[in-house]
Order: sequence, then C-alpha cells, then structure tokens
Amino acid sequence: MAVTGDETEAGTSGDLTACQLQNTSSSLPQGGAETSTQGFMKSTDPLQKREHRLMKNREAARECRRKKKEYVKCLENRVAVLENQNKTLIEELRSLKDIYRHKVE
DNA sequence: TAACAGTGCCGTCACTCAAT
DNA sequence: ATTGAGTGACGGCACTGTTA
Repeated sequence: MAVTGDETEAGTSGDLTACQLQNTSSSLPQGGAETSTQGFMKSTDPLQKREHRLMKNREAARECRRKKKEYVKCLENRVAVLENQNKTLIEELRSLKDIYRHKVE
C-alpha cells in the first residue's frame, strides 16, 4: 500500500497545509518563459503551429499528472497521520475515563 | 495457456482562466 | 480578443493477475 517509509512522521507538527495541488507559482517562470517560441500561434505555418501546440500540451499533461499524483500521495499521508492521532486520542480518553471511574467508586 | 478484467500511463481534445 | 497554461474527460496501449 501507499504511505511507505518516505515522508516519515509527516504529522509530527501537523503540517496540514502541505498538500496543495495548485499554486506552485513561485518556481514557474510564468511570464518570461519560452522566449524563443513566444508567439508561436502567430507566425509559423499551421502544421508547425499544431505540432508545437501538441508538444506543449503533452508536456503540460505530464506535469499536471505528476502534480496530481503528488497531491494524492500527500493526502494519503495526512489520512494516515490523522488516523494515528485519532487512535491515540481515543486511547487517552479511555484511560481518563478509567481513572475517573475509579475515583468515584 | 488463452481469454478476460483491472490498472496505470500516455496523447489528444475541449474547455476555463488569467495575462496581455 | 488573443494567447498560453492548466486540467477534466476520453480512448488506446501495455502490463499484470485471475479464471476456466
């Protein structure tokens, strides 16, 4: 199953904001990228335009799927962490109840 | 062992959204 | 209005496990 050894103890401090599918804007040079091919929709012949568009979309799809997989993995890790926390809290509640019962008896 | 179902990855199309 | 990036949906292909 998933949730292998890597990303160990992802929830030590409960970083629940870790799983963000979008907003990787920081590293991606949105505006200035691809200066060599900028405006390819305008100039080149239709066949080349199409080839270039397909290539870009191919790469975009790959990246999109990669991010999505990463996101899902991250969510699975969160689930595992929260399940553990839940288990611990239930156990704690049980023992506290136990202590209380013994006191009132 | 052939036939089939399930799964994962890929390429493409169609669409949306933000930037220009 | 145009352009480019991102993404959901779809179909195809390859691989794997299961069953008769």
